[in-house]
Amino acid sequence: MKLITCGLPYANGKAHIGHLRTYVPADVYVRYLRMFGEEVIFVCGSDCHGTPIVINAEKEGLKPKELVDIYHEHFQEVFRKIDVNFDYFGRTDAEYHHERTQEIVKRLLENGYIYPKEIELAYCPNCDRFLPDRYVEGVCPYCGEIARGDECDQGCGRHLEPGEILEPRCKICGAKAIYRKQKHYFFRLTEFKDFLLEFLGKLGGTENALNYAKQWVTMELKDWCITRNLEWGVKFPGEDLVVYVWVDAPIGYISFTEKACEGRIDWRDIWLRNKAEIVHFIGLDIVYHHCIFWPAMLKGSDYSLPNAVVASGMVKVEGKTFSKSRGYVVWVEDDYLASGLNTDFLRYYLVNYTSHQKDLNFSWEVFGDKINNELIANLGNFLYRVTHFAWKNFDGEIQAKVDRNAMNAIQAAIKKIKEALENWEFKVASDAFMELSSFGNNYFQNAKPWDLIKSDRNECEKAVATCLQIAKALVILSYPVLPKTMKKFSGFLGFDVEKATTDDALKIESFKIKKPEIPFTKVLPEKIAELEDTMHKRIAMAEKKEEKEFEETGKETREVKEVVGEIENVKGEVEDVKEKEGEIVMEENPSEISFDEFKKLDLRIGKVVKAEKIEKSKKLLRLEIDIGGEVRQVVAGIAEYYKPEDLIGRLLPILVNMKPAKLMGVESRGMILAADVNGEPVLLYPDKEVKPGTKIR
RNA sequence: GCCGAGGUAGCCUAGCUGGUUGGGGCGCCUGACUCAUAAUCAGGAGGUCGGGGGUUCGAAUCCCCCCCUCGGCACCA
Repeated sequence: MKLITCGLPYANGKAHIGHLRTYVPADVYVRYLRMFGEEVIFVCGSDCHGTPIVINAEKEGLKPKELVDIYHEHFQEVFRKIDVNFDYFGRTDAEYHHERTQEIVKRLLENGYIYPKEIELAYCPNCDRFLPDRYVEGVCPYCGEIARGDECDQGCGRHLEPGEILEPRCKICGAKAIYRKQKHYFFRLTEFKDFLLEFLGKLGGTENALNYAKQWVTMELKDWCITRNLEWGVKFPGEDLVVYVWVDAPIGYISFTEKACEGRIDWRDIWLRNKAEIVHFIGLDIVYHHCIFWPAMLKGSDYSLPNAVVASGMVKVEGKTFSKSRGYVVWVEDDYLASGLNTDFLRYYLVNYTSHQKDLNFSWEVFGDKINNELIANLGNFLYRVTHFAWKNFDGEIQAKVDRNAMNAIQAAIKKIKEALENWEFKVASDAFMELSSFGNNYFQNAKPWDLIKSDRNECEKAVATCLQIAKALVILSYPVLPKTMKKFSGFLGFDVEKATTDDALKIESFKIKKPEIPFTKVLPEKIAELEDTMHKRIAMAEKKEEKEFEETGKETREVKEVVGEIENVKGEVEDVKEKEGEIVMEENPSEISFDEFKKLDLRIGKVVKAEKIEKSKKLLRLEIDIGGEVRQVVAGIAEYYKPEDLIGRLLPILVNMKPAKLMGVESRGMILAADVNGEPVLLYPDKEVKPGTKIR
C-alpha cells in the first residue's frame, strides 16, 4: 500500500500553473501506480491557518473561515476540472484535523520534546501589537551597535535572543516598544540532529530535495518556536495560543488520510504501524519543512516516517522567473480553463516538458507546438486513423491476430514506464507511450492496409488488429497523463480504461470498434496568439503598476518603503512562503509624514571621490563621498550593478544623517538613494552639475 | 565568498562506473504516400559535448583551473 500526498495549497490565493507543477505529476504517478495494480491512497487539502489568511480576511472584510471557504472551493474545483483526483481533499480548519493536531502536540509534550519558555516579545503600545523581530530596532547589548530584534546585523553579528536587545523601538511608528513576557512553546529540534542525518541518508525521493535537506541539517539546527499569538488556528493545549501553521499543516497528511480511509482501511496501519509507503510530493520551496521539521515531529510522536520526498522544480513563464506581481503567471482558472482548451493538453505539457526536478518553462508558443506536433500529430492521429480505418472497412469487427513485434513493443513501453516511475521521471514515462505511438504509425505505414484492403483482406485484418492492439495499449498507458481524452476514447475501442490495468494492454482479444471521433482538436494559432496577448497585457500592466507605486513611494524614505514593501511582498511563490512564515505580519501603515519630520532628513548631493569593492562581499561597495567640505565613507549595496570606476566623480543624492552602521566590518556613515527596480538599484543624478553638499528638499 | 544543481545542434534532452562513426524528440530541408486532424513514413542538413590544461593507446564521460546560468547561506541602512 502507498500513501501519496501533495503539499497543501495555501487558502489565500488562486491556483496557478506553479501549483499544478506538483499536483499533476503526483496525480499521474498515482494513476500509473493503480494501473500497475498498486493500492494507493492519495490525499491533499487546504492549508487554512496562519497570519496572512487572517490579515487578508480582515482586508476583505471577511472572517478567516469565509476567506478560506472561497479558496478551498476554488482549489477543489480546479482539481476536479483538471482531473487531479484526490481520495480526500480536506481542510486544516476542520474539527478532525484540529483533534489530530492536538493529539500529536500532546504526544510531543508527553515525550518531552516540547518545552515552555518565557520569552519577552517586543510590543508596541502605540500600534497595539506584538512586533516581529525585524520590526524591532534597538542597541546590541554586546557591541553597542544598532541591531534588529533577532540579530546584531550591523555590528558584531551575534544572534540575539528575544529580550536581549536594549532600547527597543517600533520600526513602524518609532514609538518605544515595551517588552511583554509571554510563555511560548518550543520544539526540541536540536535533539533530532543525529536522527535526521541518518533518516535523510535513507530517505527516497528526488535529489534536489535531499541535497538541500542534508545541507540544512549539517548546519545549525535551532529549537523551534511552535506557538503564536493568534485566534485563528489550532489551539495549543491548555493555553491561549495557537499552534504555528507549519506544525499543523503537514499533520493534514495524517488527518486527511484518516478521512480517506474511513470505512475501508485502518489509517493506523499507515501512520502508526508502518505498513504503507509514504510519499510526499512538494514544491522545492518547502523542502525544509518536509525533510527536517516534519520527520522530527513524526519521530517525536512515534508516527510513521515518510519514505520519499519528491520535489518538483520551479516554473518559469515565457522564459522569465515566475512572478505574480510582474505578470509572469498563468492562472489555472482565468487563463487556462477559461480558454476552453482540453485540460489534458496542460497535463501533457507539464509532465512531458522536462524532468520533474528541473525548471519547467511555460510558453504558449511551445505549448501549441508540443500539443499540435507531438500529442495530436503522433498519438491523436494514430488512434484515430487506426480506429477509423477499422470501423470503415471492417464495420469495427476485427479478429485478434496480433504481430508479436507489436506485443514486444508494448511490453517494452510498460517496462520503461515502470522504471521511469521508480526514478520519479514522469517525462520518461510519457515519452514511453509517445514512442509506442510512433511505432504504431510506423507499423501502419509499412503495412499499407489501405492497399491490402483491396488485395488481401485477411492480411489487412492482421495489420489492423495489430494496430488496434497498439491503440488499446496506448489508451491505457497514456490514460494517467490524459485521463479525460482516453476515458472517452476507450469507449470507441470497446472498453473502459478506468477499469483497465497494464495487463489489459497485453491481453489479446477481438475488437468491436464503434465509430470513433477525433480524440483531440488542434490548438489554433489564433488561440495561442490570444493567450499570448493576454499574457503580454498582464505584464505591461504589472510594469505600469510598479512604476506608479514607485512614484507614490518615491518620496518616502527608504526605511518606510522597506517596511511597507515587506508587507506587500508578493513577488512570487517563494515570497509567499516567507510571508506565511513571518512571525507576526504587520498591517499596512499609511506612513504619511509631516514636513517637520521630513526636515529631519539631511539629504544632500554628494560626489564620489573614491569607490572600491569590499572584499568577500558580493553586493557591497565602499564609497568615499564628498558631501560638501567633508568626505564620508558610505557602504552601498550596488556592487552587482555598478563598477567602482564608473562611479568616481559622479553626483549622487545621499542621506547624510543616517545612523552609522557597520557592514562586513566597514563603517557606513550615510546612505545613497537609488530607485529600487525589482531589487536592482538605479542611481539618481541631479539634472545639472551642482556642488557637492547641495541640500536636497 | 561558501554550498548545492547544471552548462550536449534553434528548443527539450539521453549518454556521464572512460572505448566502435555522441543517441532521441520538436523545428528545418528533400523525397514517398494518402487510411488519417496538411496528419504519416523514408532520407538529410545541423554539435569545437561551456573554455583551458592534464591523466590515458583512447574522454562528453576521470583530475585541476577558469567562465556562465539557477537555487540556498552570508550580505543589500
